[in-house]
Amino acid sequence: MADKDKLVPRSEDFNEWYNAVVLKADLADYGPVRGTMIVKPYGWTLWENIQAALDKRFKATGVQNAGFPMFIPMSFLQKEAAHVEGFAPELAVVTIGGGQELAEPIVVRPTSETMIGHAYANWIQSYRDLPILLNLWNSVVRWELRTKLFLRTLEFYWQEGHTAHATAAEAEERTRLMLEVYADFAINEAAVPVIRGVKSEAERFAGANETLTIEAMMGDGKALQSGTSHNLGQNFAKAFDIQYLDPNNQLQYCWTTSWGLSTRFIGAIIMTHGDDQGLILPPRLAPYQTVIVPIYKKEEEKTAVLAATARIKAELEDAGIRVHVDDRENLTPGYKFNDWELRGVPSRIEIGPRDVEKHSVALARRDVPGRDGKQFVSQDGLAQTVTDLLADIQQSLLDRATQFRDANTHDVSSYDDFKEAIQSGFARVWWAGSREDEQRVKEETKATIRCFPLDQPGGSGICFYTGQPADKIAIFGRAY
RNA sequence: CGGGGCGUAGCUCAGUUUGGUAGAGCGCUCGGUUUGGGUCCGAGAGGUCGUCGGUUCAAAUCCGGCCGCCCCGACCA
Repeated sequence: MADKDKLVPRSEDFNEWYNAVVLKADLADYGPVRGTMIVKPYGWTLWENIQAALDKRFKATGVQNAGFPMFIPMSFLQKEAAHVEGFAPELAVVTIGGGQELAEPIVVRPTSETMIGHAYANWIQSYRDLPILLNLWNSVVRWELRTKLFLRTLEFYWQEGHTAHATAAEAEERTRLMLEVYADFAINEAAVPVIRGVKSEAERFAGANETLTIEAMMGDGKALQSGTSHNLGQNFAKAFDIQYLDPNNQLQYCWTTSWGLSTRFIGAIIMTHGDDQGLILPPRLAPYQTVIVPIYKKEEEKTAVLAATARIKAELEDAGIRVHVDDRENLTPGYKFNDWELRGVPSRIEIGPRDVEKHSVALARRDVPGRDGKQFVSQDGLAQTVTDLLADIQQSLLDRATQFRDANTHDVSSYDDFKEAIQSGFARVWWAGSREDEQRVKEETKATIRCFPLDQPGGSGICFYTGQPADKIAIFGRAY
């Protein structure tokens, strides 16, 4: 193997490794406009599997999908003060349409709260119209200064849920429920362990009363906000006049929520599970759960091997396993092994003449790279063997990532220990600081409050930064 | 927008110092060979050297303007 064919090892240069993996694993490519991304079929299939897992969960809570325009009147953005302030710097604005200067500039949606607010104001008259539970699968545009494939691009794909409720309690319940949906998805589908928490004032969504987040730790110890759920209170209801008559014939403002998870999550999967060999995809989301590499020399071997391959492929597919046969003629098996390991396929089946003879296959697991992860198993009951293996890999990935996160999360009480902790991971601390204090910590250490975990230990302690009595724990980290 | 680096074949880059017919490896096409951890041999296709202008008999190479990309900061799902 020539060195130049190799991937930059993750352990050597995490940043370079990430860029190379995205491109070489065939997930995505750069678009022609700076900061834009082309999602290739392999990456899009992964996204489709993410969509399916989320969509099923959304609908189970009563949510329906809808489509909303990507063009928003500029005036809508300006109706909610905090919202416009938050998004103004990163808006893409259309000023010409059909060759004519437009009377009012049109904004390409950076998110749809305002458009939703406009529609809900029209749709809602009575408490009988509530709640409204909608979700949009779309893309949004934010003119970011510094971009990175999947993690931050000018345009990205996501879902944005928008609900309207009669009471504050209901909106709060929905905000928490959707956070729980995200956490369940992340942990059980993507094998990405996440911390559920509340964002600090500084990190809160522009226009929200409260932003909930799931935070994950990447393989380099940095944090990635992987999904968010906002309680918007009555801010947008008041800005857009979303009102209803309650049973007592009193006019009331609605309480709204919004929640989103984007293709950024693909970045989370890459950076949580990947290794020096490349990508490792969680079996439940992987486009291909197993790839079959047929091996043969002579023509009669080829016939027998391909016959066995076709039979095994059919058996696995019948068992609901997503199978791909790599029958490319011009490449050696060794090349294919490396190729599929780079692309993160969770398991691999090799079928050669010896296997045909012994009614066996070589079965490799991606989470244990190289020959070590390979075993010879019988073709009898292979679908079950593979199903069990995939479940085992799914669990192992979650266990490994959880252990890594916990091993790199440190309870600290002094600023010196804090600075040390955030070099390699998260610092868990008592916090009583102000927004300005958080800003100073950021300037001094590059670490920010990722969240105040919902799961608080209780009791009280001394703030590591201000020395004041504190009643809550915060997770600090350097973030993407 | 500040600091740094770079634009030469699909990709990674050499060639620029000292101006003189456009190069290598990988990839791609064709033929053969090989195939249980990145086969080997041969033949071939492929480039207005980012762009505009200047100097010169002659510019990838020297000079100037512009454009673009990457990395580091400020901003962010």
